[in-house]
Amino acid sequence: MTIKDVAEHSGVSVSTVSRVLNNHPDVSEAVRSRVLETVRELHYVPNSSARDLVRPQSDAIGLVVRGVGNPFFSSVIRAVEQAVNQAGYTMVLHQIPSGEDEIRAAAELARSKRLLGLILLGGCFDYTPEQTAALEIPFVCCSFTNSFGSLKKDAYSSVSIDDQAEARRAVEVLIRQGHRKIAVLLDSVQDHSISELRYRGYCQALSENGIPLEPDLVAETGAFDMSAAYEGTRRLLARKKEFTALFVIADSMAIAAMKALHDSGRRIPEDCSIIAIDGIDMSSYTVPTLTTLIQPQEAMGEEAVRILVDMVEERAANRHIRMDTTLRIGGSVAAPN
Amino acid sequence: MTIKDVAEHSGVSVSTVSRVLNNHPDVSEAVRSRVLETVRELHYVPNSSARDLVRPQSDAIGLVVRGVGNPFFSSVIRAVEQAVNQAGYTMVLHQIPSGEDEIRAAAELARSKRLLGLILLGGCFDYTPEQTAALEIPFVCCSFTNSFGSLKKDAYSSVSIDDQAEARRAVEVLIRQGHRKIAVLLDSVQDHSISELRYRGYCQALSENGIPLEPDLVAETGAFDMSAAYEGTRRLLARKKEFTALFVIADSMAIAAMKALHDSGRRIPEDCSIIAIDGIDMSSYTVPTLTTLIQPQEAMGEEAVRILVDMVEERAANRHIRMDTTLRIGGSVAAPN
DNA sequence: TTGAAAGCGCTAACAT
DNA sequence: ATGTTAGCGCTTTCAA
Repeated sequence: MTIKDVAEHSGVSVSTVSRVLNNHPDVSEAVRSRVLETVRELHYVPNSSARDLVRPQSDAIGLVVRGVGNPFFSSVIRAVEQAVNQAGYTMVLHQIPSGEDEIRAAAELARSKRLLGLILLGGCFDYTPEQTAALEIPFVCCSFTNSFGSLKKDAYSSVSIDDQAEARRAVEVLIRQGHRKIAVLLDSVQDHSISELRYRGYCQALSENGIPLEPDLVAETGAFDMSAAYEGTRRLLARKKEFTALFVIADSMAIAAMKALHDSGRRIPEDCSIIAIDGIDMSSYTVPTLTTLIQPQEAMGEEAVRILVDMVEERAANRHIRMDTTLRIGGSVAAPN
Repeated sequence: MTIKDVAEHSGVSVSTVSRVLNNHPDVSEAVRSRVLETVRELHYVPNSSARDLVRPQSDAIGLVVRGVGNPFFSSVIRAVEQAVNQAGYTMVLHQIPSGEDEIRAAAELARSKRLLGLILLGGCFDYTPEQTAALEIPFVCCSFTNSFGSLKKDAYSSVSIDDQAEARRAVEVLIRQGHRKIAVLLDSVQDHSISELRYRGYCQALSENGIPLEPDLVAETGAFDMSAAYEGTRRLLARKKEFTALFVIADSMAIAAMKALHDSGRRIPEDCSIIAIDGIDMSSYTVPTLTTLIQPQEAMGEEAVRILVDMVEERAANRHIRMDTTLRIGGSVAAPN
């Protein structure tokens, strides 16, 4: 079932069918409706590969997302889609299968769909110029930046929070409440990623406040999912090392940690305060409400699009934006007993 | 940057480059490495549109998902991806932009990528043969079935729970605990979708147990997101109509409802029991743990793949599978005071 | 207003 | 072992 079949069935040439399908003006009404009728009859659907192949340019912007079920991304994706449409472009969403090279996938997508630009959501923090060379279009890293890589600053754009500074701020909220025995729950202290950056902020806050870093209060989960966070918290508790507050590097992990604390008989915040970073939807609905530093997810998506469109339309050069988080005071933090 | 450029730069023909790129055996080592070197140098990335266009068949199975941020889908997607790989195929994930026709999108994808089969996740409940005619490959509806449509049973496959029966079962759990004043929180009583089916189950349970349906206890949110559920619950409470238990049609909505109940001073389960359907990850981490009927998300994904592969390999005809849920007793249900 | 034909980038016969 | 070439399905000049 190709455009040729449609052409034959309606007794016109393929170019005429193509014109109808693409709403070109100079086709007679009679022919137009005849073709459309045939299309319906034959259930013809154009092959977008063929289309993409031949079209010199598209109006599409790619959004490449790593990590299917990450609740933090949901709102960013929504915002990006809306902003892209608003700007008069089309968004192509591409999910990276677990364990695939996102730059590679992005480059393929870019070439296939003839993308104008790319937004990367949840990529690695350590790209090299070598890797990104395949990307011949402007791209912006959203919600992360290339902290561990060797990319030159003018080679890309980014919109992110300052993970280390925000983590430090979160821990300082606890310290200001009077906490000195503060545990941390994270993926890994050296994952070359968000976890490592936020861990640095934790360390910095402690040291700036004269609190010694206590290895027994550092709980590594080895993963970002909730069950790992739950188990990690259990193990932390099993160490019997006293702490009055817990800083968790992500909301979703914090929710699991709250449950683990509850299940082991600790009340939040009376026995243990808890603070996190992200501001996912779900964190408003915990009991008590999670105290967290909210990343401006909508604004980040919009800003990423703005930067990219500026580059695409050559209205401005690349930029790196640091967004601020907003502290939402929930019920999960109080002064220590 | 095309295969032709690579060919010229390495002094061979395009077919040789193609052979190298596709790991064909009969290429000399010398040529192979020379080509690979050039590929690296030029940062060549193949154009997958051109590839898809020319390949007579692929080994790909499509997973078309409607609704980016639905936490229920996350685990299904993971399971499908794994099962597809296990079966020796490749999964192509495609997210439907909000408000687009999924059948149309699926058909385009199928033709472009030459898919062998399709899995639809979270589609409509009312397809017509007319619509699905464009799909010329086998497809299976996962987590829903065509309850309101006019598709013939032998035209497709499905894997889903019996939404009405399971909803009835959930409400019966409450009734058996002694509840008679049972409210329901849902999207809409007639959305021709999951909400309507589960509402029917609620009505059935009431009527079978001689409990009159009380319109004041039916709370429609008009949406599936948590903030709508929260507000819906507030409005329900504002009616001042007494109830001792609440059935919510989805876990995510139930979590928001729990918060709304808590915020208005009701204890769960002492003042109000709550039960839902789905079994998303997050529902294990609420306090108290949500009592819910867990859909076997992994098994559903696996089964969908099994059915599809059977059809693709012509080992079996289409099938419709009804899965059972598992009641997880959390702390959110108790006898009424 | 319509048709013929070139060509997008690639793979796979078919030659050599 | 390598090169030549014919398409895959579509859009778009260019002619008529």
